[in-house]
Amino acid sequence: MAPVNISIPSFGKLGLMSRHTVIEDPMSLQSNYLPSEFIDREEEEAALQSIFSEIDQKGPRHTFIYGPRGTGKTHLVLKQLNQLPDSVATCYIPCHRHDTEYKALKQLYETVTDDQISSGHHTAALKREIGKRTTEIGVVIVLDELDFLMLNDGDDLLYYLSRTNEFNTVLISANHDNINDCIEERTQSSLQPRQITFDPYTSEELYQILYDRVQDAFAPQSLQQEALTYLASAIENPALGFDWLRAAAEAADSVITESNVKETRMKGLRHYIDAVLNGFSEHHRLLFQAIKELSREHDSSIHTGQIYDQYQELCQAYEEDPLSNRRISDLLKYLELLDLIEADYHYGGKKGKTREIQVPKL
DNA sequence: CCTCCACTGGAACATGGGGTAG
DNA sequence: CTACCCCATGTTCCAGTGGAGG
Repeated sequence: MAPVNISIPSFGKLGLMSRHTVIEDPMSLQSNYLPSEFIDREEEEAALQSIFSEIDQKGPRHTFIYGPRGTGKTHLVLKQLNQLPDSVATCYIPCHRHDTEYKALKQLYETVTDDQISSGHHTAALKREIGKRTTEIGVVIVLDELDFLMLNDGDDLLYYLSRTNEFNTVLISANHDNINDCIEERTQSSLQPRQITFDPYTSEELYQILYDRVQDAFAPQSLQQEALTYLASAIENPALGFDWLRAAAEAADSVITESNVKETRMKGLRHYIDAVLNGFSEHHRLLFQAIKELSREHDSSIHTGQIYDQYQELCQAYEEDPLSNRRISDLLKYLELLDLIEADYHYGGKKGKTREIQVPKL
């Protein structure tokens, strides 16, 4: 990628060596940190604002947001949720952790009733209880990472939510640019969402995003401009950039240099992947490790069978009982939705029916 | 044209967590 | 306590896939 030329203030010359560490305020480098200003998202923000301003007026609103991972979808929606009046109840559901109708309904139930429940209830009973509490109150339900829900019984939930009048929904996906690809016709006809698309950031925008966070997080003059320029051109997802910056800061003496950044790529990546896989099972992690090891050994792409063999070896090493290959096939789908791997599906050919899998550069 | 590769992905089932009702 | 229901996670079984090589 060509070097980036941006006319924003640089960090100037290296500051005097100081004794304190580079990181002053680590909070603003957390990926869940909500900045007050967003870079180049004016249109999307205005579109969301206009939809949210109509809530409670003329029936329910449904919105579908598509954009690759790391384009600010979740952050912008959360910001808008915070600005809604208190009369509107909100429920944010990250579907990669709540990937069935029951789990999502449980979250919704706990939000509207302020009551914890365990498993074992009928979904119909939950819906009845939820319905009782939400008459005439507007509720905004955000289903983030919708694709994980759609792997299971998400359609039933969407159908239910679109059929009653109390629910406004915001559906967020990083993998389907058209929601009709993954919902049934009955749901299509009652949902009819408005769509907002988030485009990937350019390197210039990524630079600006990182720059803003660095201002809050790091001591003054503790980062060379070339280091940040390099970083911004090497990533697509700001979240990876934050983890990478943290790794670089830990490796630096008092000023982060370009070589600090280059040397800490693997460490930053590891932090990022750990965060993405946090909350998933040990088997998800072992499976991903198996794929990483194979992709290091083989230049060409790798296939499901090889991966399963490698996974079984890892299980033996860690004294875990391996899951069946049928199950692993499903877990692979999860890793794919998380954009940790890329898969090409082959339904025939010399190699038979399989998936060709690669680890993207990230 | 036929066969075969090496899985995919749907469906039924098992087990273990929990629930309510009588 | 018993009977019977639900959901989560995972296994077992198996039909189906479509291009390359014979």
